Amino acid sequence: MESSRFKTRMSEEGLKSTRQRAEILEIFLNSAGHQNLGQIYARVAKTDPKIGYTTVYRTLKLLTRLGFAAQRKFADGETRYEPIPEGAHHDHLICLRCGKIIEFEDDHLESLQNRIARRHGFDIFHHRMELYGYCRQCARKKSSIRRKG
Amino acid sequence: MESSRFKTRMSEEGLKSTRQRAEILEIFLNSAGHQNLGQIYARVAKTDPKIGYTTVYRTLKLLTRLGFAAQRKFADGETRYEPIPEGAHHDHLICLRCGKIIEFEDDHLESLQNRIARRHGFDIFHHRMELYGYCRQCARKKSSIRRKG
DNA sequence: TTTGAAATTGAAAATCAATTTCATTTTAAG
DNA sequence: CTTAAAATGAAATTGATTTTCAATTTCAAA
Ligand SMILES: [Mn+2]
Ligand SMILES: [Mn+2]
Ligand SMILES: [Zn+2]
Ligand SMILES: [Zn+2]
Repeated sequence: MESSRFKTRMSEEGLKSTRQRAEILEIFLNSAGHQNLGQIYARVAKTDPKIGYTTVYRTLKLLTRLGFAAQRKFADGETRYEPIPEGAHHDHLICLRCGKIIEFEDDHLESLQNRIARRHGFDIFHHRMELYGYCRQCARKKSSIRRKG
Repeated sequence: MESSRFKTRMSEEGLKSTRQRAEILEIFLNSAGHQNLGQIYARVAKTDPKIGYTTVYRTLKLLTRLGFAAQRKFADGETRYEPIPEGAHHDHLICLRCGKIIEFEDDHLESLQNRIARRHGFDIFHHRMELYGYCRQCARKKSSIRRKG
């Protein structure tokens, strides 16, 4: 379970396990990804209204540092968080009309990135790759609007 | 010249040409890319201390809207601007140690992005692709440090 | 268990870049 | 020219993020 891995990592770092951290992790892992702090806090507050916004903020920051969460800042400027399964990685397709966020992994893309980096003498640690456009549904609506008007 | 293209675009949009806008564009185009507002303002103020920070802010926003500039927000969170030659596009390699920013273009990457998008039914308008790691010089330093200690 | 140093919490305050306000000045069409 | 609309610049506001600090909780050691 993630919660025990979290406890282990915390004690490794000399951090303490608290009811608040456990609840926040629990709620975070059982929610959809790509939520902003306000949305995460709202869920937490619904379960335990005593937990402060600041604690949610600090816990998400901690989860990010320990690799349980990823902070994302897409082009709309909002800061979102999503749970990250151990060692996993993915990139994003983002719909500019309805806001839908699709995740993808592509080995060719990863190796092409490494090739590009090597060509420039870079040693790559991580990357960010986001594709912005219209999702299938929105592209369909858009073109039907064009046909009519 | 870019400045006449700028005037044309401004009048097309019902905007007025001003000394301030002309000076800011001139300075912006003749500086290195990837500068933040403070840096751009500092240069502008050196030439004409009467021009306000707000005007530089608004002009960069305008240049971005009209396609003369691109606003970039890399992972360090700073907002930077760079001049964009008409219709051009490039992506970035960013050194996590010295901050160096290298630009690259790669047709395979562009077409692979389109293939990935199509696979998910997306119609892509633009994208963001940043590779983070150590540049040649910094990677070299890092490994020599490792050898010694 | 008890103890107590260190860590955590949460409300409030501070920070700080981005944006807006508004009185004044400038532009450019007629 | 005249004049309405746009632009300017200093100051104020906004809003998300981060820090502060007094009170509370955790947990290792006694
Ligand atoms: Mn994701
Ligand atoms: Mn660039
Ligand atoms: Zn959509
Ligand atoms: Zn470097």
